[in-house]
Amino acid sequence: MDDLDRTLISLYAAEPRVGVLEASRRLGVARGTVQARLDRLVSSGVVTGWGPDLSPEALGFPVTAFLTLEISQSAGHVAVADHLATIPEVLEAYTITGAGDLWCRVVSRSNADLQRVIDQVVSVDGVQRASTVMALATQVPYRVLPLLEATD
Amino acid sequence: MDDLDRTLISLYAAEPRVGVLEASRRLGVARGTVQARLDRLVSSGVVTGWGPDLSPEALGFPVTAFLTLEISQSAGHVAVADHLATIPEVLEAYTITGAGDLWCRVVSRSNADLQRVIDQVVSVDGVQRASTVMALATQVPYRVLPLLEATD
DNA sequence: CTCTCGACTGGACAAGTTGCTCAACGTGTC
DNA sequence: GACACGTTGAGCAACTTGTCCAGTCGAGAG
Repeated sequence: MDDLDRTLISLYAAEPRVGVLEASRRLGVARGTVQARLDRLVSSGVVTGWGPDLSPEALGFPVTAFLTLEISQSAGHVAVADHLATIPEVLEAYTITGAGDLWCRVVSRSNADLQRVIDQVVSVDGVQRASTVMALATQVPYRVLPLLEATD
Repeated sequence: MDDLDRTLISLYAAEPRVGVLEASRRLGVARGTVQARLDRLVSSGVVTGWGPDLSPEALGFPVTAFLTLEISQSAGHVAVADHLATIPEVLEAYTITGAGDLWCRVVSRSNADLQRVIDQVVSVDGVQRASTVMALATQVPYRVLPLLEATD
């Protein structure tokens, strides 16, 4: 990761659909260099994809909630997570330290619909209890770019 | 959102760098149709961007933690969030219901480095207390695609 | 029933871009 | 000095993009 890599990523973050040739013009380097850097960023795992970013809100799921689950000792975390993965409204899940055992982000169509989603999560084998916290407003939307500046 | 939109998004999610012409061939529709659908998906807000997805891990920030903050009544949530936004390691933040007032996701270079990040967060004016939960392992990586199937 | 509208098709065109290859040039390492 | 490595700038055929247009089709309005 040098300055060129950082500038390149920033450029693509700002204008994702620029081509390699256009990027090389903007950065003042040869086209082959941009191509090589891009390839390297992808194969080194820094850039994991170029997929379209979807808005759950625009898809009709405006409610976000965070669930902290307690898992019964007999059930494996992985087995529970595999079941959670089959629920579309579960957007991500992590095992965690502290009071709970598993943390997950869910979305729903409405406050009322959230009940249905929570019921689905709680009905997963091994889930003993769920404590729910609702997200009210987004203060800092998900971002990674500032980390670039902190990279050396 | 009809079947064509869903298929189109799935295609781009699977192979983000396919061109419009190639996409139209795969879906068996005219090029103009793909172009029009894509434009509509973007302007309707379903697709919010095409940016490169960066891995905090690969950038040197392998540790993820979730902080629940209590904010003093005199401080506005928004003012606190504005300060949080200046800390690169704060990847997202929401106001929430329940015991805490603000929830945020942070990353750090190591367990030891997490202390530095937490100190930075707690030193923000108005933050009274932070309770920290560390993410141990990713069970379900962030995803939105399954929601597509649940869309009608 | 007929008209109109919007969405889709398939074709065309010039201009631009991609993937690929090549020889040549610095720079830092052994 | 010799070597590897990343970079440069150039060239080429094949392909894609943006932008037109005329024609088709189905749904809803009158």
